[in-house]
Amino acid sequence: MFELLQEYFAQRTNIDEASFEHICSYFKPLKAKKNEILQMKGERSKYYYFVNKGCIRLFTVNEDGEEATRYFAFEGAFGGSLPSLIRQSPAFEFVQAIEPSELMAISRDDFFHLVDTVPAVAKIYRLILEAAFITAQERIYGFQNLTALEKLRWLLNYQPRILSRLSGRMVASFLGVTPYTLSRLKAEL
Amino acid sequence: MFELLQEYFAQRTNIDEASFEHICSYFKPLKAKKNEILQMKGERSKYYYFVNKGCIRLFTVNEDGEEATRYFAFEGAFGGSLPSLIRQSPAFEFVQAIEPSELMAISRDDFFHLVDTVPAVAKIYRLILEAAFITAQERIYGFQNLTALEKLRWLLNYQPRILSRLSGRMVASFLGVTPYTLSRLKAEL
DNA sequence: CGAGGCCTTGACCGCGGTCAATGCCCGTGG
DNA sequence: CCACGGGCATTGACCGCGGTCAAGGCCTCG
Repeated sequence: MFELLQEYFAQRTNIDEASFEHICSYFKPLKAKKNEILQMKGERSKYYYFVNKGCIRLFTVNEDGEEATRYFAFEGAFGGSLPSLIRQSPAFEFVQAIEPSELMAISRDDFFHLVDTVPAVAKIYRLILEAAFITAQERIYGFQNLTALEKLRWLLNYQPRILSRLSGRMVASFLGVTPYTLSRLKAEL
Repeated sequence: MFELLQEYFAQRTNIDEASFEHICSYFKPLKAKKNEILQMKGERSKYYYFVNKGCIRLFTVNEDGEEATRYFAFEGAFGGSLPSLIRQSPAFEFVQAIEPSELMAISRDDFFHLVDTVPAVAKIYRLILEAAFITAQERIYGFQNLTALEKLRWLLNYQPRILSRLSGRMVASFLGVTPYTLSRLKAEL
């Protein structure tokens, strides 16, 4: 149950057994069906999720109904609407399971309580923020002034798993191109 | 000299006088000319900057010589290549003063030393990371699937100061459009 | 006063979006 | 077990947004 989470902490901190079990007591297991929405846009985000199995994505929908995906969390990663969790403001994005998934949920308040009281969690949170920021920053540079083909090549270099594992629709909404264009480009790779 | 920095800390923490003076002792004043490069792409970033006067920007240059700007820091804000500072890796971006500027520089090692030893700085660092991440995330969503005109309107809402204060070239490289297109769009606002 | 940078505007064109048609895969129910 | 239907990938035809290139005017600074 907690193996992946333990690995996650072990690789990033030197946490003792007791602290880790204390942390685990705050997480609740949760199964999500394919396409199940865990968090609506506009709602205040209540939970942060750790993925044991499957995949969740963060995306928004604009007024024309187009989806824009920002992030996929696979096994062994945290996922959730961090901006909403941080600011306790209405989320600007949806959280959705895009495969049948097994998740561990921790409430917003419990998470930040742990951040404030358990040094190992404070460190994890700092690492999460640093990595999230760096990823976002790479993506801004990676997409600015790039053609659709160049973005596809970028994805092939930086996050090939997204290409190989997920549907074209998902990839397209991540790259910011239409599925039509993506299909053509994959042909000429 | 340290008024703006003091304000910065006072608004975000309840720091005592002694700690603040301790912090100040690590910052060195620095004047930068217009267009002066403070940090080259490819170099390991050594300093984090606080802007007392003027403006600095973070940008990269792709193989075709096109500039893509990610961030502008005005008076009262920190600026620097955070990813390089965090990872101690070669920077993927330039840091440049785009106005005659007065800066306070703190070395990478001193900064993280303060983060690890002074709780108020640890808190500031966490706030900086949270804000940087949220800004980056808003920008990803703000730009994905938007036309050039919509991006310009977005800038007008979220960061009007960039539009009013900086040259068209700077705005264009921030929005990821050509100065030509920007000029046309401003006409039809 | 001259030079260089920047903004603007016009003409042209190519990338990628839109729409429609087709085929494939797979889950569901008769 | 097969028939049907819905979702997704692919492909073709069309076109509009925004990039490119060239020219002209203005402002700043040496």
